[in-house]
Amino acid sequence: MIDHERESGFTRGDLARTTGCNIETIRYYEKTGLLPDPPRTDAGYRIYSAAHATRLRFILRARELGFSMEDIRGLLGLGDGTAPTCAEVKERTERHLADVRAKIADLRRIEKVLSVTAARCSGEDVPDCPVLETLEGS
Amino acid sequence: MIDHERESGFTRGDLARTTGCNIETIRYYEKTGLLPDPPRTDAGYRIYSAAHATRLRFILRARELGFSMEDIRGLLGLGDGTAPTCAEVKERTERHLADVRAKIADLRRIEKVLSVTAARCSGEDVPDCPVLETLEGS
DNA sequence: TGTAGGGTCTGTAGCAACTACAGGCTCAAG
DNA sequence: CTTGAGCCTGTAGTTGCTACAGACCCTACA
Repeated sequence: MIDHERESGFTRGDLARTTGCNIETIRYYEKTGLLPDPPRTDAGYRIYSAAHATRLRFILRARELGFSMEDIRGLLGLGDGTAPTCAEVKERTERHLADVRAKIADLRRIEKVLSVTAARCSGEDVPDCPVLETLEGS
Repeated sequence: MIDHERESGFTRGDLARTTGCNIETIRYYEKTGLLPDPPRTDAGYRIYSAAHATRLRFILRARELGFSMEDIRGLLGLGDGTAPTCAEVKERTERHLADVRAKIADLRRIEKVLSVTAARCSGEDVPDCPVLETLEGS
């Protein structure tokens, strides 16, 4: 609360710059509970510490790997307040990995259809378009 | 408008059942312009024809292939009201294909990190969890 | 001391692409 | 004539942000 405190921490803008996170996203993570409410200056400015930066980087990295916010909540032990066991973390990771693999399989199927179809297309202004035909037929 | 008309078409529920589309989604596609506003009975019930079913199947198929609604609008010629040229369709398809390939590449990168990390994890309740370490380090 | 400019604060609305109600009609069968 | 299913509308929720508006604050420079 004392003004002095601010000097030992950084502002939301600082945190955004050092982590590469959008400044509004930080507020969003706070609102949804991923980031703890930071202390404030007398004027109401947020004061972040190195611990907040570490936590935010963890979240951003997990998001990069495609974990949902719900997953991250679990990884951070925010569900029941206790740190998750290694088994729980592994469980969650493997479930997510299975999701990722399923998505890859989906996309590969899609890629095949699209590439075959696009290749059949001359690109000329002929009446029969193989792409549209593919979409019309099941 | 006359009641007789209804017998030659089908209801929204019918259309949903025959296409496998969620009934609310049909209304959504109508609102966003992908499906044309159908005629109505005196009581206000929508009356769909085979043409609507064809159009809806086209949309659903395109969505299955990951085209955005914006793309589909283009494929259907809903932007300027004229049917798109084959070249335009090909253009759009290839752009989408590039997106799909980029997504696959992303997911493969993610898959690698996750599988390596999960494999390093014993699943036992030891203090150091490789998953969490991966997320903490950059 | 005044002011200009940046930064930060809040709440709220928007994006995609749906999905799920609530509350009220309508329709067909028994 | 009633019952239950189906349809109608508008609106709110979902995920993970992002982008305002309008107000406040803080620093630097004249």
